[in-house]
Amino acid sequence: MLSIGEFSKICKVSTKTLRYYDEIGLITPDEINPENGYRFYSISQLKKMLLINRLKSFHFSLEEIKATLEMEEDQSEEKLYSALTRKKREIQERLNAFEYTLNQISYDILNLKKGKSIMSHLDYLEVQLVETQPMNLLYIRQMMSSDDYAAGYGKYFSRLYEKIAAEMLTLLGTPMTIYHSPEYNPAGNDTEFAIPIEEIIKGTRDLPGSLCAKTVLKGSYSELTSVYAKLWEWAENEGYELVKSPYEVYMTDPYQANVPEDFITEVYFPVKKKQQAKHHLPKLTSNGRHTK
Amino acid sequence: MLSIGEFSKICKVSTKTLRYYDEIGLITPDEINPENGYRFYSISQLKKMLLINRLKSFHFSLEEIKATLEMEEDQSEEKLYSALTRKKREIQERLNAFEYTLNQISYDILNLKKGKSIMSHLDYLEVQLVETQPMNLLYIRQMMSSDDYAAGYGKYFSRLYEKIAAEMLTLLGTPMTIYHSPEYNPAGNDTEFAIPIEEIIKGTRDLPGSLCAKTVLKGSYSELTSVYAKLWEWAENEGYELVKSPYEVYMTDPYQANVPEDFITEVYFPVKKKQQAKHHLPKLTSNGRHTK
DNA sequence: ATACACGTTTCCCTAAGGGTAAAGTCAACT
DNA sequence: AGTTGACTTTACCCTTAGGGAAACGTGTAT
Repeated sequence: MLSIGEFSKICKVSTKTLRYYDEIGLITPDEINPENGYRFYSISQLKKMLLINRLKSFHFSLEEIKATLEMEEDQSEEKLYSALTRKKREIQERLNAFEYTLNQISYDILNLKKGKSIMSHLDYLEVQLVETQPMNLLYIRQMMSSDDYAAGYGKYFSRLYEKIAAEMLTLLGTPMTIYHSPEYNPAGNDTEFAIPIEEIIKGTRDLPGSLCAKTVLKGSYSELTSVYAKLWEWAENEGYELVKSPYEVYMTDPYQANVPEDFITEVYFPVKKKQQAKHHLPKLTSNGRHTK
Repeated sequence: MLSIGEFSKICKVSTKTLRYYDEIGLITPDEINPENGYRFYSISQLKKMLLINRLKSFHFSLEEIKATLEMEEDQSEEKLYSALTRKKREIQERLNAFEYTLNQISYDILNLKKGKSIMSHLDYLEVQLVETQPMNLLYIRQMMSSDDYAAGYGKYFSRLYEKIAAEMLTLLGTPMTIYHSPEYNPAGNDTEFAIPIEEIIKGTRDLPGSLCAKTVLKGSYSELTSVYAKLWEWAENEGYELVKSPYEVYMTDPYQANVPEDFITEVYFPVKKKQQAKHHLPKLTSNGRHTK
């Protein structure tokens, strides 16, 4: 039998880690001396520990490793095989995400070299005041976490398109997303995917026309938050107040223009004129809020 | 001014996060009502918050973001530029590491498909008992954390080679590493980089010959821990005891054979015959340890 | 006036251990 | 037999970037 120090040395794992693994039940010493609590590992546990190390180097979580190794002998091969294939896909995705990030960073570095400030695209956005026409929307309303927006867009819009095709409905515009959540919540936001059509049927609703602040964004969706900031700033300066839920209209189909630089998105924010005069100095009101 | 909820909605950041950022001083609200503690953010803080979001998407830690943004206006551009370039390199490295991991996983998956168990390479390792000759070593002894082994090998061996070249010493073998730490410690291990030479000068020492268990590893260094496990197992079975520090001899120069499959490494572990008979049943000794 | 949306603080939780302390054990050397 | 030094044990606090919930105070619309 091997003491914890010996075992640690052979496997290149700290004793601290071994005690932790014992605690979570990932690998428990073959024997524990009942008198002094000393841990003793058997030679045959070396192999298991080395496998754990290997899976750890593949970015498995300890939880996953435990689940993978806890099987009976006969199932363990298959289990391991499927776990490895799954993890491989996962790593591939993370790799892709890193590549995307690298592109973004390079883009920003390039802009900085040219002397443009990093958030300068914000300054180029223009806001107009428009009066929108009422529309009839075929919609799906859903709680969406920000992680699965990418997947969600595809899923829900194609579901809507399918229905339009199946029931021979009349398309009247490009797809749009309406954001109903009053506050941002990473766990999920109340989101409506919609497409304007002619027929008033079950599953459609009316989007009333209204006065809106509108901005057109050309480029990657990752800049969308900037647009909202810009709209808000504009409203504040011009003495408007934002009412109801904003929405985005996707003028270009992501499947059609597949380079993000060509995406065109219109952002609408329903507004109304504020009561207060607009340019007096900030001062505290009775409720302790500033007004400008 | 914007309430925390409004600010949260515009920037797509949860109120929880905003309070946390306030706490760590990353972005503190422009005003806090002294009566009720309500936070109010100014429109101009939107831009800062969006920049923070962007840097976060580049995998900057909040600490790094804070450091980058804390500068005065005039320095901030340069600071940002250098931070971005640094982070880009970092991401590139992580990307490379992922690619390497992908290769490893694919290799294991392939083996599993062929019906080989994932740790089967362990079974193919052969251990011999050899008597080594004493050597005279030019050495550097250093605490090394496992992270910088890769960099350290290059650094210390080239330092040794430089000395050999500068002082016209006589090479007598390939480079080797001796592990002195009795226990594995991720923070750093007592490691000796050495090259056998003829001349006995300052900076050399004697490595006495001894009885050693020896295994030859063909392949990537990542399998080295397996070799140690194997050696230990062998010693246990054959009734030997491991004494003193093990060492590795790199038969192939990593610069020479640049595909890891071709690396050849010899691992030596000084041993001596145990006193006890070797095959009696395990039983508790007075100190509570098992002996086999 | 009341309901309800919004705000506040405080405490506990995450994954995978690292660091340190206080105390108990073991083997070896006087 | 005592001491030293190496080894082991448990226990407690720390790390990132917040999420969740509780308990409570506040703002606003009906």
